[in-house]
Amino acid sequence: MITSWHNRQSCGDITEAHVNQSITLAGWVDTTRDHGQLLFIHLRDRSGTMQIVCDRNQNEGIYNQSKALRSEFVVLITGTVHMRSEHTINSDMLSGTIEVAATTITVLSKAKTPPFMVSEKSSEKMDVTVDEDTRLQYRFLDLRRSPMQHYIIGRSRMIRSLRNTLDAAQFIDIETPFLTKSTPEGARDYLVPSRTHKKAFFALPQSPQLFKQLLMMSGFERYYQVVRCFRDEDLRPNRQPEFTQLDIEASFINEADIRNLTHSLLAAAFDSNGIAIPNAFPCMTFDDAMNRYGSDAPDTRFGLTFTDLTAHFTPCNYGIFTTIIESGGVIKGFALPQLADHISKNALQNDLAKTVIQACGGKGLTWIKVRPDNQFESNVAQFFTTEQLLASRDALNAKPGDIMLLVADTSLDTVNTVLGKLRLHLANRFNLIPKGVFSGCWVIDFPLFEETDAGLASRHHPFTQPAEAIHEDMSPSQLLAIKARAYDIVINGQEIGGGSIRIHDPQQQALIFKCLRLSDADIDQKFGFFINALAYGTPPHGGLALGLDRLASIILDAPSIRDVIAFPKNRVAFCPLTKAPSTVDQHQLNELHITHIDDPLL
RNA sequence: GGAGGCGUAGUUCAGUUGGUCUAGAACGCCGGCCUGUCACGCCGGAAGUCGAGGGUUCGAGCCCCUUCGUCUCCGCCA
Repeated sequence: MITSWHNRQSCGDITEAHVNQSITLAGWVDTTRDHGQLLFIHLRDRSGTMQIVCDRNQNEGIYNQSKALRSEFVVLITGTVHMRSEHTINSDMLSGTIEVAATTITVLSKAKTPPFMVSEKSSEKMDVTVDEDTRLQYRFLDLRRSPMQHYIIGRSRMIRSLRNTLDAAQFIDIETPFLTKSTPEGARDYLVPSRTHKKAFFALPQSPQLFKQLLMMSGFERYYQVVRCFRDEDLRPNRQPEFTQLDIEASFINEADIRNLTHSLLAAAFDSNGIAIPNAFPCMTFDDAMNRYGSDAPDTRFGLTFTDLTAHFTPCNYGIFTTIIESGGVIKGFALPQLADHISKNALQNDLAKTVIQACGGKGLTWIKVRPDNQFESNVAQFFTTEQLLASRDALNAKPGDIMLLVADTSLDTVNTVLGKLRLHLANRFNLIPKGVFSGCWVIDFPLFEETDAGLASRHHPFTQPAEAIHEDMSPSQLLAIKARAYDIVINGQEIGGGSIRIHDPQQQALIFKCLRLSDADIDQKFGFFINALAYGTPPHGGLALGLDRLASIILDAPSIRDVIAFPKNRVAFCPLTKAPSTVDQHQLNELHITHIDDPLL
């Protein structure tokens, strides 16, 4: 048996320049087409596909051998490269002008019939998508498909470009522990029981936050790591329980330095897959993002930004507005351009104003169609004066054919978030989001704290430096008004990274913990090692982490972040391939001093 | 944790008011024929615990209950 593949060439490298040469190819049988006396094979490897011809008149033995080939067999083929005759050229194939007349075929591996077709002709041309759980169960076959190879290889290229950029800027790649200490803030930890320390647990890191700050204290000045992070929370289409971050920290820097570095990284990442991005992304304050887009991750690929109309309706004859204004509420809205003739009164009244707005978290929606000649059409137009309608129209910059959509509520936050969800809903529904566009922005001036059921909490994390002075005796509402030296980078409405300038002064750090109502005992138990380290000479420092799964899915235009992860978990954080997580042997539990509680009520 | 959708052949799906359903189609698979295909074509064939369990009924793929799996949205995600 001939198994000499050391001189093999790749399908994608064979061109018309190889005509009349004898070559050796190795790969998977993509398809075969048997014409009786003539059989075609599409041979696929990582680089592409090549048509192999087995002609009974030329080589009867090869033809007979080829009849036994089946999809996904692994074969070694030698043959001679030929030009195809003019009428047999396949313009859909990169190698469509040439083909290889086989002289030997060696089957290196047979294959069972796959549960779904690996060949490209399956999914793309037949418009059939296989259930994702089946794809994940047979991920090794799914990854053989050319779109998936494109995603995984593109991700590799992207990460290499990021590493090259950081290496060139003297950043040092340092690994940090996966088995580490559970920190109570933030997401739920994945826990790992310790065998050697009874009743004690490691936690998998939600991010290497404290370690990268410790590395700054150690004097490495510039650190990076492509690192897996773990959060035990419910999944979303763009969320995985384990995900990859480009984690960065540097000393003696400020926000502008971080933004410049990040931008050069993003430029390199997009460029690695052939996309040019603008020279810089604009900054938007958190307040602006909420007031104009209703989200802290504004999708800036399209307009529909909000304007406050409260003043225009003070006073008015519309009871709902009057009540809301009198209790200190606001009325805001935006103009939906040129859809007045495409959305019926019925759709506005029953679908948008009832169903959709409720799904967005709102109580109601006021719609006013703008007609030519200063005419307005609405179920509530009669409550407003012409002056009010004209002023609203001008404030929203609405044109004839537009629909003005207004939301009123006693809470500004509610109005903003409801409008924000409505904005995204309408943009998706009416295809208002341009394709192939990458629009990014920095969101800055975040609040340092936020209010939760359990009281005040850090919005970013408790190591974030306040942008202004904090005093111990400040009230919660005063503290909520304090801004943080934190920043997020948002692309196409997805938060793909964020970071902050950190606290390097132990006193300030202690003050933050105090504001968060952490007891000294709590602080010592949870962060004692870190507080201790802060006191030994900490340089001013800050950093950022980029979500590489999201970034790759944006750059590669993948339908889901799961498509740019080789072996992702499904929606319920289960791996259909390995069947993880799974139960373990009793003796393993015994070693770990773990007992199951069967009764869920216990 | 809450709400909703889906579960029928290897895959993607159809299956009407509960009664020719002895459950179909397409692709795939198996066999046969075919010398220029590339979604090859033609002929034939195999392939199903209708997710599971229970109930209603003379009769259940279809209705009801339970349960499992999965997807979507919300909560959650410093």
